[in-house]
Amino acid sequence: MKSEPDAFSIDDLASQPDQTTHWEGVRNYQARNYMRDEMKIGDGVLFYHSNAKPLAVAGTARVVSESYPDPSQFDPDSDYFDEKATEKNPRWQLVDVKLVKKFDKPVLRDAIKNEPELADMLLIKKGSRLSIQPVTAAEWNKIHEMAGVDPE
DNA sequence: GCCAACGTTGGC
DNA sequence: GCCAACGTTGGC
Repeated sequence: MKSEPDAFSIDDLASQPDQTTHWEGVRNYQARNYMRDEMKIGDGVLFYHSNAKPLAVAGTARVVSESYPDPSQFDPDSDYFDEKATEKNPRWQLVDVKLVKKFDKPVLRDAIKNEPELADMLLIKKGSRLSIQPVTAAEWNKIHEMAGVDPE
């Protein structure tokens, strides 16, 4: 899951109550579908800092809820308000995410690009802007190895 | 700041 | 249903 640290960083996640947040504001159907259809409680999450210095996987988190409607779509004062969404017919779903570990040494995008085993990782594919992307078990393990952290 | 890639909108 | 125009993302 990508986040711009100016908007919401891994440190922000760490400072949330119970180190848990609602992953609000996703307004892309494909990304929504991953949360709605693919993410299950207990799934691991790589927390990636986009539009940042450095660009890096900053740590890991875990999915701790089923998907449910993103409340911000109903809030006229929210940047994420969607006038076409109704309580009966919500458009946008989210999951709750809880911090697992902030990496002592973030895994830099540059390092990922230089790692042959991660050549197929969606994150570094050209034009891959999706804010929520699937990660394979091999990629998950490799990122942990590069971070010097045992995968859970 | 630039711009390529991608997604969405809306007229037809 | 097509597609041009526009807006956004996000690395560089």
